[in-house]
Amino acid sequence: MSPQRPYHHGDLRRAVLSAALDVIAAEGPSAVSLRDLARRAGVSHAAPAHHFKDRTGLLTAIAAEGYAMLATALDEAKDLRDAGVRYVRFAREHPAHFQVMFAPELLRENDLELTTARALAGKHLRDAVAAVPSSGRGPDARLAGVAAWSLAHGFATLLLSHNLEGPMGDRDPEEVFRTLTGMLFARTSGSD
Amino acid sequence: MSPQRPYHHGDLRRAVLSAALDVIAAEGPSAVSLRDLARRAGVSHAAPAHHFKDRTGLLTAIAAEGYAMLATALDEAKDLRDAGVRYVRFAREHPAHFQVMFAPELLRENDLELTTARALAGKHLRDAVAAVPSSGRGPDARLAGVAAWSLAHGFATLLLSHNLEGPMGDRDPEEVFRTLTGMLFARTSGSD
DNA sequence: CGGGCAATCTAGTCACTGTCAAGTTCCTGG
DNA sequence: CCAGGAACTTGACAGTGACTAGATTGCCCG
Repeated sequence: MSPQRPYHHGDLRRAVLSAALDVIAAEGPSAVSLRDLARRAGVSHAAPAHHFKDRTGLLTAIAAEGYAMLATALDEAKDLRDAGVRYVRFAREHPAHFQVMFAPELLRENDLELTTARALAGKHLRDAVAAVPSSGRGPDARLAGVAAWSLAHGFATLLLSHNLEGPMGDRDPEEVFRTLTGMLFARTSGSD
Repeated sequence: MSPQRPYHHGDLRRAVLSAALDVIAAEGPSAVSLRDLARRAGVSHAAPAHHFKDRTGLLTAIAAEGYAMLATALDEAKDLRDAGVRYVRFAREHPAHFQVMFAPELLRENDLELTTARALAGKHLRDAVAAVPSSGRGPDARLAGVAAWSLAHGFATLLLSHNLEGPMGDRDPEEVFRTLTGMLFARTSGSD
């Protein structure tokens, strides 16, 4: 099929995105080159620019997509612990998205699609925090959210940068994280 | 003096490092260019390569320096909480180092200076965890370390990526972090 | 059925980058 | 005083992102 490569690629946008995700997961965001992605997709060197305008535009699109996926994942969480587990799982299953999402200097921060997706993900995260009975709306509600987010985010980040392979051995990361939340939040639920 | 720029710069290595740190703090590691650093230092475009060989070599040197500084900071910590506070403080005071330290794809991982500095920092971190009375050496000692590290690292990372400015307002980050550790570790010290 | 139009892609250019190889200047040790 | 090496310069090459003008294609509307 594809006689001898038709003039129109078909779905170049998706192809470039997916190739970019591969490269980022393997060698980090700084290794993505529009020309290289074009080569992989079998199109001319400037074709990707028509879909993303910029290198920054491409990365911004990836980040926005990531926040959208994270938002739906968090939306289905039963409680705060489940949200944390889903956060970590998301980072493991979509490492490329995760990396780009938290590299603000690579993104066009005023991009509409990005900001709305991020806001939605943030809302679902706050909802999960608010759903914890005790910390419903104390003055520390925000701080509890920061604590939970820090724990999950730090764990996910250290995981992706291969810093937990020593201490964790070959245990399942999700299980380890679940244990961690148990250790930390066990008795804090009814603190005051 | 310095007639009209002597042939030898004097301390080009330090000058390039410091310029690189400025750029990284302002625009991230992907914005550093050896040629730009050379221009800032007022030397020819290839001079920096003599001290660092590579772009990767430069970043590796920065990471190693960062781990060394972090190691001394952690070494002076009184207890685990203090170590966490120092970890966060280090990230705030040396954001450029911190970013590069945890971007493995930008570094020469087999560099001797880097690996030894990192090992030393890791040792001091484990020491701080082991110094907690209860979790001296239970089977969960490692997990406690992972929990503490995740919390501090996540907090520091979110701080540097400007994700905590909303929830924290203009409170002092170190104070907030101290509160967090109080919330989480308050009653876990004598768990079993 | 077919003209035209917009989306898509090609091809060429420019300024910039990292890296290499070969020179030049300076300092130091013998 | 003068070899030799370290610090730096100069020049060149391939690869990059961004931009432009132009070619090709599919498709809508008459």
